[in-house]
Amino acid sequence: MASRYYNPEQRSSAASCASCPYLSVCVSEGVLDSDPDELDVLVEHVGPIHAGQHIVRQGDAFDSIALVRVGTLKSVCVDREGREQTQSFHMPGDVLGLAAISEGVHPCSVIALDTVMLCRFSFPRVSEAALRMPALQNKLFRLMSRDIGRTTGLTGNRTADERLAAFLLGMADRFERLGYSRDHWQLTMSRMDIASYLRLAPETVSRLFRRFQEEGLLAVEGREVELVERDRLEAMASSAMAA
Amino acid sequence: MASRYYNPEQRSSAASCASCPYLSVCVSEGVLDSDPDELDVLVEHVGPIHAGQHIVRQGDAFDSIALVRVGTLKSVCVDREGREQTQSFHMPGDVLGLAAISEGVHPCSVIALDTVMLCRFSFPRVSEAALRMPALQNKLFRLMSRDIGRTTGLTGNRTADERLAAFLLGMADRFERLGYSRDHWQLTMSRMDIASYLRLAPETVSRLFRRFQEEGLLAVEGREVELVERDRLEAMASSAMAA
DNA sequence: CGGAAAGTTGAGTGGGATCAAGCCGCGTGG
DNA sequence: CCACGCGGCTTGATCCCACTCAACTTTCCG
Repeated sequence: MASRYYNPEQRSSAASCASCPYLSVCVSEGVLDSDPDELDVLVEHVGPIHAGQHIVRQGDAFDSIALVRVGTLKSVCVDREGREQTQSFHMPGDVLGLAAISEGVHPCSVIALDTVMLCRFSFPRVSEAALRMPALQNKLFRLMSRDIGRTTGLTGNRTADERLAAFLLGMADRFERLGYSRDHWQLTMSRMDIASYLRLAPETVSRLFRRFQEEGLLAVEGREVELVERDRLEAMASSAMAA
Repeated sequence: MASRYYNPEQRSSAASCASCPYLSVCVSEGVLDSDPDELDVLVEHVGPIHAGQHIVRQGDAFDSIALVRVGTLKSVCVDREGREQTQSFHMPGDVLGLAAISEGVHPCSVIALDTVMLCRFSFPRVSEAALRMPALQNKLFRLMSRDIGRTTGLTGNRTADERLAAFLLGMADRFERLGYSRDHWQLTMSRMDIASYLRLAPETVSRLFRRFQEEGLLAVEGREVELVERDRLEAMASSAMAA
């Protein structure tokens, strides 16, 4: 189809030679102004973790947060009846585990969707460091605040069309922000994951992809997606939200 | 019906003679150990605010968070098409505005449902104080973390029955935690608010209340609700969530 | 090559939305 | 005082979107 789009296979080979992990979060915020070495002792590099492996399991005791360096993940909760429910998808730059702080227990399992590299930070140490580094405290506040309201995929969208359109546009934004092609990329999650996230039946998601393609909105082939008529998708998705 | 249940009318008269507002948040956490006077300069008492009045409007610049002392409120977002969507309900002890930190702009309007008293805290000052008061920082982290995942009323519940049952049980828990009767209280929000929150049509909510009553689960009369068969409601609501 | 999981497609159904009408409580003004 | 209007709430009739069930194809991995 096109040239440089997000592709898990290609990308994961480049993962190993990446630069220092917490830079992307902290440098831009000026955190390192205060003491560059201070964060070094906090960070623990984790990975590579392969598709399907758990980072945390629902109910695990909370002790650390983690920054996604490369790869994508999903958060999954199971309710009492054992039904699985995808809560969110995570991409490089996202921070995992913030929802676990209040209870001290992880409310969701987090599972890698492709090959993943993380930086883990002991939370007690990070919060202690934040007392001395106002910019870090501020960063944490903003990260947590951002996650409020982001949790589910149907903030205001009601119909299946609206939800899928909003989901695709959210993915597009995230890829663009990461420096990849905005309108042409590869999904890392299965149709079932998407369905679970959007609270639709897998069959419905499948039908929607076909119909969007028939209507000229998308070009889809397996997990490869190209947004053809972005504006019409935006018109469908009423609310701003995303993945 | 019964004796001491949450009743907006009675309660609001007692509001004026209440004790110092931030104590409920801070004392129990040991924050005041460090310096009791420090928080005094931060807090600004607001209210009484009457039903229907706005605390903040969607799009307002963010500068402060607020602790609900008395009364109940709702957060409402409007999407591009102008459809209103109730995001959450707030009760005494809840903290408002945390979702606005990341963008610096309030994503929702907050509207009083009955007579409300607040304590407002300048956020720049609070976060600055948090640098010197570890317990306060911790409290803020936990408050924000708690709001992640709490945002919408259908975390895992799918059918209308499940959602309403979960909503009612959530309300029950909150009333109980505030020291009111757990199973007998007065709703402060309209049927339309509930419908919007649960993403159901108002007609559906109305029918559900009637059916729950017919089945002996509830006793409803206007906004007065009594949970008759709590266990059966719990069996209906699969996921833990609430209001 | 074979088995399993993921994905697609079709047919039928039902839950909740929509449309429409009427009721009730309340404030307003004549 | 009653008439009126309005908004919240209820109830009924109908419709349609998305779920379910079922069969089949494709892909993935051994």
